[in-house]
Amino acid sequence: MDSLLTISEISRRSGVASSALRFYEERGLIHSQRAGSGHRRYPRDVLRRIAFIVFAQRIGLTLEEVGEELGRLPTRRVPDGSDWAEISTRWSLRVDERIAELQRLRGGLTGCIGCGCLSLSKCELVNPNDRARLKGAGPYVWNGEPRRPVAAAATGSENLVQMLAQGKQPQKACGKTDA
Amino acid sequence: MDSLLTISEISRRSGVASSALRFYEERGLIHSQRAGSGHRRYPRDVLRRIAFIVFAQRIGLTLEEVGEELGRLPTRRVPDGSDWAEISTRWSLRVDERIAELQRLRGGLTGCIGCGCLSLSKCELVNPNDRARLKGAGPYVWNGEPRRPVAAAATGSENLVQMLAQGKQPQKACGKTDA
DNA sequence: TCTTGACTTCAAGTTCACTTGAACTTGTAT
DNA sequence: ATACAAGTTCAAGTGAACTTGAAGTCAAGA
Repeated sequence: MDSLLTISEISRRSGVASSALRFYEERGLIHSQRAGSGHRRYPRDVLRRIAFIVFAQRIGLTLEEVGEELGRLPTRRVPDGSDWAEISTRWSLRVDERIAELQRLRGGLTGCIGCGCLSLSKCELVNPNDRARLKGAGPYVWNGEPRRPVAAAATGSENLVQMLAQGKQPQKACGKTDA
Repeated sequence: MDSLLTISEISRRSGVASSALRFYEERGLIHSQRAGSGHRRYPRDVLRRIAFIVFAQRIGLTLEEVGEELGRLPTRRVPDGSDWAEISTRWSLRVDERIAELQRLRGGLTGCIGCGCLSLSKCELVNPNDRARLKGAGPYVWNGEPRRPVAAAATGSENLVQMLAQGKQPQKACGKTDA
């Protein structure tokens, strides 16, 4: 009893739509065997993979990133607890980073913008993440953090986006320079 | 000396591309006067609004939400420190919520998925946020959290997406039920 | 006068993570 | 035999947040 599951079974159990499952397969995130009819048949362990995908999206990874992570799993055998635990650890670190950034942002919010001193040259915020990696259009949100210097312009002196990118901290109180 | 600024001045100082500034204006997030030539002229306090928009995006609000928040600002006078402080306070609360959710997710990650017990009916995760609000296609990310039950399917019994939605906590250790 | 550069509008393109629809085949129940 | 659900592929649509490109206007300098 290998007990392979149909796509609608998997969909019901995981809560992920069939169309999404096909999409994930197309993207190489999950795999299926085929019945003689051409219909998909999934081994049970695919549920774990799907759970991980759903989970990863909630913590803010893109499907491409999820694919990279899942690519580190063994392909010759069914991944076991320690395989998954390894990924979990890595993701935990990312969640920690994001939490830290949000805490910094909150600090800037109440302590800097909130107080009225958004002088852009006096008041500085957030974190030093690797920005300026992507190009082109699109939304680009990662963990609620834009993937690229939000509508980036300018390559001269200091401005808000650059400060958000470089992760400076608010300096002392403030002096209400700009409006 | 009212000192109105051109769009490229604003772009340089804020780090936001001119095209994005026009887009924000079209969306009603910022406003401009026009010079005789038809060119945009911005009063200085628009920089503060832009900073807020950039900031809000980093904490994960959509432009529509930003618009609602900015809509609460006084329109008859230039918003002052206390006006901004009020918004800041509200946003702080949202940031706190998101931090709390990420902490829950991290707990589920190491304690639940990581340990190997993703049995879907034994192991449950995350938070009780208002899901199932949007319909249709698209990415839908809010704070790195999907705006809708990630590719939602199923309306029957328990599944992962529903649990992520209902915010149950992992039960004790685990019993490795599903693969 | 001519060019250059900064600006304008408007339409269409881009990414991501899917969904939706059309057209067709298979499996199961009556 | 016939209906109907459930599966298949493939192309095109969707929303967010912009960008890019085309085509034109306007002001200043050589």
